[in-house]
Amino acid sequence: METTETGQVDGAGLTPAAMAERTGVTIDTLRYYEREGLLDNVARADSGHRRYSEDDVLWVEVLRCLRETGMTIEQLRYYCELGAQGDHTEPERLALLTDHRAKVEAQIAERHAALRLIDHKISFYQQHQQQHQLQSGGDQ
Amino acid sequence: METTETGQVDGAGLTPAAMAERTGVTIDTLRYYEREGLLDNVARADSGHRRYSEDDVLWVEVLRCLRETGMTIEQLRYYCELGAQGDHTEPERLALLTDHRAKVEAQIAERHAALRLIDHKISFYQQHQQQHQLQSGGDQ
DNA sequence: CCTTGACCTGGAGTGCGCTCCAGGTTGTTC
DNA sequence: GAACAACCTGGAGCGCACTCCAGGTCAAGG
Repeated sequence: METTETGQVDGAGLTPAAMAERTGVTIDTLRYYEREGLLDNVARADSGHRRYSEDDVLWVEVLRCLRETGMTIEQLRYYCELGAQGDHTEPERLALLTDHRAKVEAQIAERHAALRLIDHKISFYQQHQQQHQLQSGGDQ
Repeated sequence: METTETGQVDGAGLTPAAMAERTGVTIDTLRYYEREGLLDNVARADSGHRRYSEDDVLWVEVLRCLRETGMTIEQLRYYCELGAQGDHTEPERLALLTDHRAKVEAQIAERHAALRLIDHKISFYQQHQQQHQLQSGGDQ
């Protein structure tokens, strides 16, 4: 069997290593997500080794994005369960996302506030530094 | 001795409970920060009970802001140690803050990207919902 | 056939940032 | 002076999200 440099095997999917590289999520974490029900129906080669599809890549990118913005594993699992239950859960999934969206907006606001505070402190230090330079002869 | 509703005792400072309320940081966490060297020289009443000053309030607000934007306890401790070492560490503290500032900017960018992705999924669900309404007779 | 390396599983371990607890002291109130 | 709440200390415990490990399988290369 042939394995290309991109980790694609007979066009059947990405090897775990390739998947990790593509998504920036470690192999261990990918397995962990699968165990936790965040990543279902991952294909397998005859050997039993995982073969990730392009859809898996997209989905893991969604997971990463939601995780990085503070959604917990438990919430993600719930979201996945809803998806598995069929189309009739779409309103609830929409609500979940809308809710999370608000949280991300709040995080952005919080971080803007943090920037203001940090900038305040930074300019304080910068002023001090200038004064030092003046005192020690800034004319050289 | 008299303790006002605001937790101020003879103008000597805030009680732990009042401090917790003011800053939104629990009493346990305040003590934890103190143990970790993030909060030094907290005044004490004769009884041995802590009495937080207004400066403490301001400092804890800085701590909270930096923690919420992902600075670790260890980094904060280092920042505090620099402060304790005197004015000559100001350039390093400035560098630390500048560094953290960049991280916060990156977090904001990351979250804007997350918003785009979330909005994408949200509008997908909204379209589905509309289609459902049309099918089930949206004319009533 | 043997080695090598990527992968498999179930389960244990880790690091962080709190959070809680036991046992004791203080000080106000009735 | 008894009860009660708020506080003290040192240290243990917890929840989360990974991360690592032992012991085994599989497939390619020499």
